[in-house]
Amino acid sequence: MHSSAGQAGQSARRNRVTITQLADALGLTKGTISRALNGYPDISAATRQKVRRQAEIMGYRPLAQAQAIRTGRSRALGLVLQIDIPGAQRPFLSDFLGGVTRAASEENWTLTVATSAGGKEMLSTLERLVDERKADGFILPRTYADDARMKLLRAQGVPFVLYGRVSDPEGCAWFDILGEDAMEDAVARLADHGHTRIGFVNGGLEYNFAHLRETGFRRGMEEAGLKIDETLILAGAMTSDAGRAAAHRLLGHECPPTAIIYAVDSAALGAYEAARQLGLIIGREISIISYDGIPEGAWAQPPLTTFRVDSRKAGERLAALLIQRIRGAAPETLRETARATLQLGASDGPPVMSSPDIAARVAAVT
Amino acid sequence: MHSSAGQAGQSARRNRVTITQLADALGLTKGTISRALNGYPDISAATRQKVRRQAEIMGYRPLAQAQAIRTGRSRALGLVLQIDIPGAQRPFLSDFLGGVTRAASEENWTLTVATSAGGKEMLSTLERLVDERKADGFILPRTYADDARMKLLRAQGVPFVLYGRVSDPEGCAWFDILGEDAMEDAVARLADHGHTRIGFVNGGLEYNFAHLRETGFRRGMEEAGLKIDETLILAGAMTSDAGRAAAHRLLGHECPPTAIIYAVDSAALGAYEAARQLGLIIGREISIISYDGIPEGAWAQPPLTTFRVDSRKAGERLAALLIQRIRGAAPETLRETARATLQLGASDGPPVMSSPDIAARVAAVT
DNA sequence: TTCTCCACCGAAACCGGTTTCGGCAAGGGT
DNA sequence: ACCCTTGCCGAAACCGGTTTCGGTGGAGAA
Repeated sequence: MHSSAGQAGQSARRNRVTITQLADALGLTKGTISRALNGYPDISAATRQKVRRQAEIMGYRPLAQAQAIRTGRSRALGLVLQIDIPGAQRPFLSDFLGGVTRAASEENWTLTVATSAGGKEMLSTLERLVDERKADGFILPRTYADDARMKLLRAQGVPFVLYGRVSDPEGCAWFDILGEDAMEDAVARLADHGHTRIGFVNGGLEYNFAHLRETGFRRGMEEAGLKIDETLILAGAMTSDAGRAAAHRLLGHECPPTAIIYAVDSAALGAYEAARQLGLIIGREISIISYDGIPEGAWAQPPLTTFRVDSRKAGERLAALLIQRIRGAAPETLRETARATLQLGASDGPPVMSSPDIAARVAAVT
Repeated sequence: MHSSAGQAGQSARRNRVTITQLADALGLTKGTISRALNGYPDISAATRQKVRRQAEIMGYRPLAQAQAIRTGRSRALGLVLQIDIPGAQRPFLSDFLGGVTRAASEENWTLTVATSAGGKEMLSTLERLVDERKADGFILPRTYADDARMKLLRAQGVPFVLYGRVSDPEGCAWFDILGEDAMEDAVARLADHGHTRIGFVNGGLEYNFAHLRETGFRRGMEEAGLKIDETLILAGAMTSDAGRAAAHRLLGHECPPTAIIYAVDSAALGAYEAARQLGLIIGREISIISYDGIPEGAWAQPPLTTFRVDSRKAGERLAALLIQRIRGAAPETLRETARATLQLGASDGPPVMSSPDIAARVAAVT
């Protein structure tokens, strides 16, 4: 406690310039400095200028922790990651974190990260962070329909923003990618290719995004003037295995689709295995379009046509929104969406086989 | 500043119990409470007990930020991620973070994350975190041979631990996976299969781990009594593309290897493409063993035999080590290693083609 | 010229802790 | 019986800021 770590603290402390030093240099009191820098109205413009300039020169940066014990705010964003859910957010986490921290450090904020495996642990973690004021607000990814974290934060009056929309928008700020538009565009693209029987493999219905994407799919079918066959709509596929099973089920249909839209890339990759087993060439004999833009999709054979999500931008926007929220902006004014961008692969194209052709091929193999 | 966010602060403040409240409840002064809880010798055992019990009852937790302005330490670990380097750490980041935060929160510490794209930005980010005391110490992943971050932290006297070993161990604590042992085991396994000509595709030599893995490869070859052909040793393959190119070069050799060991999974996946192009069946006609354990390897065809790294455990150990380091333990006593575990796939097996056979096949295709 | 009001800044309390200093009472030695 | 430790705790300063409260000086009004 008094050994090398103590020395570390001292040497790091050496070059910090405190508000008192600034005040002495200007011949003012630290109270005046504080008010000048924080925009109080009882400081003259001239003094304010002088203080700002000198602060710049001396490189003064207020110690967030010291401010926090009085103001309750430490300029730190909180992010609670659920690490138990299947791979969904894994590949993007790095980009996402990059975006969050970039936007945060632009305003001299930092990011505090916590993780949790279960619902219970998640809540106690959150409570501890709130209680110890380790974060002034939180970014919540992957919100459920009825989210316990939201309830807790609401009850405590702690600001938060969601990555993803939610059914009950009361007092919520969010950023989200318009997955429904992507699904709609996917249908339109396939319809342009000449497909008329299109299957849809959705993600887990416990997530809100799945409902949105299904809505988009249905809207796209309607706009293309195509009939929706409910037996060609499956759900719950978040992994490669589940995606493969879904593909087998759709292709084993008595009147199989000539194209399948997946709501989740990792599930779509399962269709590659299924197609291989059935001897169908993806991109020609069966078309696949998906959503996420995971890197594995790009070097699958053939490359997966998918709607890419810009996770970095999502992180940046969420951080910016949360900072505004913490500063007092009304949540209703802090709702943003962005579109996913189509990343062309070679997994879709005009159908070279009809639905009966495919059925015959599948029957021949099995 | 005075609106809804202010209310949030107040309502969160409501239920916090401060050291003064604890002191009043016990009829002691807050100075005594502080000394009792922090193990000062001038507090009687009886009083210490009473204080501890009452603190437990009232749920008192000291506010790290308030402690920090006097002690300089805020019970926060720092992690600076480089997000510009090619995918290497992406898939594991989630697990790694999970490990770090779990170990940290066990001691009531938290994790502050920063990212940086370039070397310059990295250093200024680090400097800011140190200056603002946002972290008491740092975890540094992916250390280079001559690391600028290490120099900065050393100069400032800030504790840190490395994920990975380093050539100049002076004053360094670390955790690392024994990649060299894995490479050695890989050679032994292939030799047991009956392979005699084994190629090695290393990662970028700017990373220290690459040198270690090459050492392991050479040691394995020696122990198996196999001759090392320097022309079968390549380096610099961190990506799928580079791995594919390396495979083409090795298989285009006048006397090609019957097995290739990769130091990095993502590079090894490139060998799959190369083998496909050359018409070689992986696992029979050419054997591949690699290192990392990325999820994509598991559902490649055939599944990749690889040495899996437990990133979660790495995170846990690093956090624990860093906390000890910050508390004053000597860095020399804080050095741990662990072994990678073999994850069986189907990408390796006894050779069914001889080296000349492979050469002929390759010649036929090209 | 004198009174009043307001703009502007100093002084001091405060936030939640840590740490130093000093004093009081009990215990030990002679 | 007296003095000197020693153990133990209270009092107060301190850390780096924020915020409240007063007080002073100059401008404008009477």
